[in-house]
Amino acid sequence: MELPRIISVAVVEDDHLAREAIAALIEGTEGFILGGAFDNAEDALRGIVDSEPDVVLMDIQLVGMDGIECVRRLKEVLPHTDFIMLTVLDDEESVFRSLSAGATGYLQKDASMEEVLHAIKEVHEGGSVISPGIARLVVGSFRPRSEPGLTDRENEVLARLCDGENYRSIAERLFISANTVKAHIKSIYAKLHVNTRAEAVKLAMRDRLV
Amino acid sequence: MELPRIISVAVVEDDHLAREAIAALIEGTEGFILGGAFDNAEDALRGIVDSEPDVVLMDIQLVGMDGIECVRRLKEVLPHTDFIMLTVLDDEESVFRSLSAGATGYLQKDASMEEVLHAIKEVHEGGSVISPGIARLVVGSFRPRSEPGLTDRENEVLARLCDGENYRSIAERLFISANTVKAHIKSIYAKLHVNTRAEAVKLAMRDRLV
DNA sequence: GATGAAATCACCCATATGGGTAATGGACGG
DNA sequence: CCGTCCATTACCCATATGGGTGATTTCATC
Repeated sequence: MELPRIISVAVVEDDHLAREAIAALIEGTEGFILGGAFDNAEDALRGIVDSEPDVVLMDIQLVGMDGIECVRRLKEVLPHTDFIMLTVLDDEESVFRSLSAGATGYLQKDASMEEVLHAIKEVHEGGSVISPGIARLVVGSFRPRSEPGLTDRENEVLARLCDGENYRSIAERLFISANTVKAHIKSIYAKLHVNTRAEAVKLAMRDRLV
Repeated sequence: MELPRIISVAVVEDDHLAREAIAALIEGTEGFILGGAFDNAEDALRGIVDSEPDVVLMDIQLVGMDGIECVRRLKEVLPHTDFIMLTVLDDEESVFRSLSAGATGYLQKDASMEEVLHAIKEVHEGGSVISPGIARLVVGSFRPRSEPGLTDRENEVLARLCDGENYRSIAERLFISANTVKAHIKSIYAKLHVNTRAEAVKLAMRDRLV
């Protein structure tokens, strides 16, 4: 069951000392092999496509192309390679852009060597590892935003609106007249401070009202 | 800096053995105190509101109200209490509903005692801990779905559509005629297989096309 | 040099939408 | 008992929208 396969790991990090430290860690640990070390995204793009490592540790702040864009491009050609961001950045922007780009792990730079190695293993086994502080941002994005105080009926109508149904269709489904549907929609618009369906749907999706 | 404050932990778990094991773990570990143990959501609702523990370990599968709904209700009255789901369920539905309900941690039942204690600490310090397999689902939800092959121009128009702009407004912003905007929108609808703005916006938001 | 995709624009037409205004009955709380 | 909120319905009207059809230009690729 447990095949202790050797994991090939590449590292992209512009700081010389940090890069060497990680490289040494990888090389000095059984079960891991260094699949490349780069100090900029451009070189990494070329080198990593060739070496096809299992896992890539990627810094975000690089001179030239940043690590996130680098992940985005590499993930396109190497969909089976896993990327772990290893960075000091902990703002929502960096985190969400990284995950959208295809990162499956996100570690803060203060992670211990053990944590880094553990993360590599987990990610390679199909898991995902995110530093607790970062994970809080991620789970927070799942919480519904402030309730706009829609009534039950209005929520029903809003849900139908998001499915692209028109007055008549909604009316039939809820067994009320199209005029009533219209009245509810007007009320919804007022509460959401919008005046078109598109905006209402956007808000509903963004704030997970449906 | 480091005040080793005692963390009060409650546990909601219908399995007798599991509940007692966790309770014993909490009581037997320095720095933790048991703030209640319940075998169903209804009792937990009453008991936890009174005892106001720092962290709650919550099972999902309970007889009667499930753990997710229990978290949703408790989080309303105890917004500062942290909830960690501790469950065998690993489907997307359970995970996303839990996070929406207000859980900040999600551990699979096979987590070790050390992992549970560590998760409690991290969550209590403002972090979030998610089992790697579960986290993969979560980060996966940030990846854009299959590209519908929209052209650059079409993506620009789609973005404006999501902001609730009409033909004229989009036309002015992109320095083209309203008729052209209309043509682009028709093309977008065809590619997304929709025929209203609401549906287009819904898809764009869901699949993170914008 | 042909072919095709993209972007641009125009016109017609039926229907949908958003905004304004007004009214009625039920439920609930003070 | 009164006020308020909610759900319900109706009507008018200007504009927006979606669907159909057709055309031109540019540009890259074969």
